[in-house]
Amino acid sequence: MSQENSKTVTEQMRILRRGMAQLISETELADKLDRSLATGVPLRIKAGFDPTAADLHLGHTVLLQKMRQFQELGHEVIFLIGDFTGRIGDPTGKSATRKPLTPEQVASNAQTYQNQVFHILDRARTRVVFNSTWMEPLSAVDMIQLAARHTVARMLEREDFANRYRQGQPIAIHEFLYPLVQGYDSVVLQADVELGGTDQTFNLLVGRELQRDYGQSPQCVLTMPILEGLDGVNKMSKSLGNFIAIQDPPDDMFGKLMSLSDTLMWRYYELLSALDMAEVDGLRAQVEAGTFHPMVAKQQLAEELTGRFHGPERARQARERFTAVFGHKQVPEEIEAVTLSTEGGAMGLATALAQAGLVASNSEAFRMIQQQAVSINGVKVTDPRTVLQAGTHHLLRVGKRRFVRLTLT
RNA sequence: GGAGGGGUUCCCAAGCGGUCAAAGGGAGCAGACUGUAAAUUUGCCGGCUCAGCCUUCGAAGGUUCGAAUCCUUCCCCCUCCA
Repeated sequence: MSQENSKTVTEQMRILRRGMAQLISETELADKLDRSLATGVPLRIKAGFDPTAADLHLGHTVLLQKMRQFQELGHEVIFLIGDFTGRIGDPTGKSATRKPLTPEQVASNAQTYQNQVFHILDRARTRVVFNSTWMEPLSAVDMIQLAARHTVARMLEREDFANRYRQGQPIAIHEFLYPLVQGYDSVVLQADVELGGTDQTFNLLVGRELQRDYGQSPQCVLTMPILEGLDGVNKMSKSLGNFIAIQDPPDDMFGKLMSLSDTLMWRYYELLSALDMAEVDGLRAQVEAGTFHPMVAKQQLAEELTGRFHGPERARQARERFTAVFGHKQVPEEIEAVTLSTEGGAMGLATALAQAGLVASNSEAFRMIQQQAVSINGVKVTDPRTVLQAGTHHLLRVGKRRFVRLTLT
């Protein structure tokens, strides 16, 4: 192989199997790796991204991490931006037809994507492609010929199609084209392996069948589990609010990672950490034996992942600030400053809390005060009717983590 | 086209003329305990000028001293039949 550290097939398989949900099939992949090792030709690893959302969160990086592992083993990673498919709208996991994006949205999201993924992927070893490149030139006749290679019955094997069909929900014809186009991408790219989330299994398998139809050896399909969000139960998603965004500031990212449960921490280690699995297992054994504090293990994870997106220095600082604030009960260094103008020279505390954005409403402010959750300059407030005078400064705190420096004018 | 069952505060789900801002569970938030973990426990969980007031129970009308609860029309969802 072209890379310096040619690992054995067994060793490669060990690394690639880490954290995965399913591999179709083990023997095929071993054969491909074997051949690659013998010929020195790296495998082509394909992973497609639908540019429907611009902001990535850690859930998305599970796949990127796997791609990175392939890269480190010397294989060629193809980062496919589904700008053409994005205009179709993937029905996966949706109970209703998804709205197609405009070309402008797709282009802008694709750009934002690229800015984020190279925190993980090695830019020099990544080939970025857009499937519109080969899909746009296809004629209507070509498209029909592609469609002729699959049957409705096989399409309906897909779980969400089957469900929707059974429940009488509409399935637009173009939605059938999505898996076909995704599969055709594999044909064009001559992919050896395609990666995806478990929700992509069907689409990935269509690629195998199409490749066979076109006389290619079918790609291996490796699926990764869907990462649980901060709550430890639901999948990480923006709409559930249980996510850690790649673009979260270091302190936020570190703090959110520290709020993971101890159980979930090992999941994150497995799916996201760059540490070798043997090291992770060692760490875990120490924690379970009681010789290593789980909090420290979590801090290491938080620092590693924060560092991945913000650099080691800023991650280290985030860890220090975290320890200062929550370990030593200090007030954070950087607190948002808010200036509010009073009407008539004074403002009720509840109103001030609401307007400063510390609580959602005046009513909530009242509740918080009654529950001893509010402090001014470090002193707990007990009177809900406390009034603040204009021309004064206060350090307001609600709960453990919400701070604001308030100036009244 | 026919028959039946539903739409309640973020989600699930009670209520079926006054005691309903509306039971219970979940989620969430806060206090205690902690490691911003888990578990436990306590409280909150529509809004406001907050011991009082205002607006909510698919929508609009109506009956009544009084409606989430009764009537009318409309909209939407589900099941079965054609």
